[in-house]
Amino acid sequence: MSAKETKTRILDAAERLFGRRGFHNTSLREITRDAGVNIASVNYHFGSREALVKEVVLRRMIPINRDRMRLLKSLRDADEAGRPPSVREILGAFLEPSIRFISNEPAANDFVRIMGQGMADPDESIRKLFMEQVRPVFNTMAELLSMALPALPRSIIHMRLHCFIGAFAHWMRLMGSVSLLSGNSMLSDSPEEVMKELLNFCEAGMEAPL
Amino acid sequence: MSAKETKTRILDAAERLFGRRGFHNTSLREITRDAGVNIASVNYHFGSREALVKEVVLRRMIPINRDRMRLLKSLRDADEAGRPPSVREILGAFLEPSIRFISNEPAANDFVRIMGQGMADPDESIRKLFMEQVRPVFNTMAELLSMALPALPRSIIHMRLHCFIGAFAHWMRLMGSVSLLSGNSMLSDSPEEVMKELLNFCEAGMEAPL
DNA sequence: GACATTTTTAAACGATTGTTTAAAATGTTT
DNA sequence: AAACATTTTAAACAATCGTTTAAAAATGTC
Repeated sequence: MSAKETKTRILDAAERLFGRRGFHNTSLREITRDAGVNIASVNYHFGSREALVKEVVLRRMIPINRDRMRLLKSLRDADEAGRPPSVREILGAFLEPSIRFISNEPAANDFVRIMGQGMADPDESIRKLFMEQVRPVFNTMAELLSMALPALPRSIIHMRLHCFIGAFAHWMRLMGSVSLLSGNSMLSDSPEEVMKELLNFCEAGMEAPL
Repeated sequence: MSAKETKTRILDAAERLFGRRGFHNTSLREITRDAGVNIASVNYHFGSREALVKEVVLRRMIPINRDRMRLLKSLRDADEAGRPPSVREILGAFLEPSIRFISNEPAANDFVRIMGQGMADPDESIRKLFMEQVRPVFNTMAELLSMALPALPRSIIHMRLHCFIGAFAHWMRLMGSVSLLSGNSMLSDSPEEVMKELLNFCEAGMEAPL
């Protein structure tokens, strides 16, 4: 078995278990058993458990956030060319790469839950890992939203962006798992439908009067 | 030291540590050291660690949810008397008891973070603990919102309520801690201001066109 | 003040955690 | 084919976990 294949199998098993049981409830022994590799492989290939967590997260987050930044930058370019971005376009630039990931990647459900948990994790090192990835996206969105909604002070924009992030993270947690609140499965709705509804809600919320 | 005082000291220390380090990153040894009691006291007074977790949560959640239900029932009574509730009143009935708790209770910050984490916890037993408490509130809110927004199908109401819950939980997590995204402390805003802004956002989101 | 009950205490329990070790196996290069 | 480098393996490491025990201390009751 090649070194790359071993690493991938560990990453896949870790992603699956982290998504279902959480970061703190998953041991290296479970991961390596699931991956069919020796337990020492983790420290050999990744250095430590913490480094494995980091790589599980970054493997998905980096491409997703790169796509988000690309979309946001194209909105900024369009603005400089005289077409100011709409609130819906700005929020959509955040959502769309996640939805595309969910539709394309077979193991998306597991990482989607990881995404939903990451920013809510009580462990600061984990929260930081996610926040540092999202920060540039967050700031660019705030900047564009300020242009789309010049009447709103920056502090309000920030607060409302947090509402958006919170709603998004909550949906990420719900997707693929049965909702305990309503009893209905949320899986019945396609990612695109969920995104549309999330956009309807948050677009109106963003544009709410003061 | 009386039995009741020992239990309270354990509960207080557990609440403080659970809120700051999370449920899974806090050991009974940390809790009992912080509380100044022997480690065996936990199993003596509570039976198990899990039972302690449950009591930490329920001690606060039960009175808060009772207040929520009271407010919601009074809205329903007003409706039957011919004064249909507004979206803002319904959402406010959920938020107000939390805000009142934050303003009155000195150790509120810790439990507020617990509240924000609870429904996002990867451990199903913990998530269930929170969900079972919130479920009747959630259902009553959905029912009232259906009356306030007769044009919206029930499924959309559910989805938008989840947006609201997500935004709320995210704010609970943020309050009292420095935001890693914007760098600004969110503590500068009073709970009342935060609630007003959360209401502005979610009221508009709830009433958004289809 | 003596007895009975409740509570606290220190110590040990077995289980599990992430990590390390040194040898065996595999792969690569000369 | 021999020498070297990489990877895998089983076993052991020390540390920590929640829980239990049995005796000591504290408290309450008659």
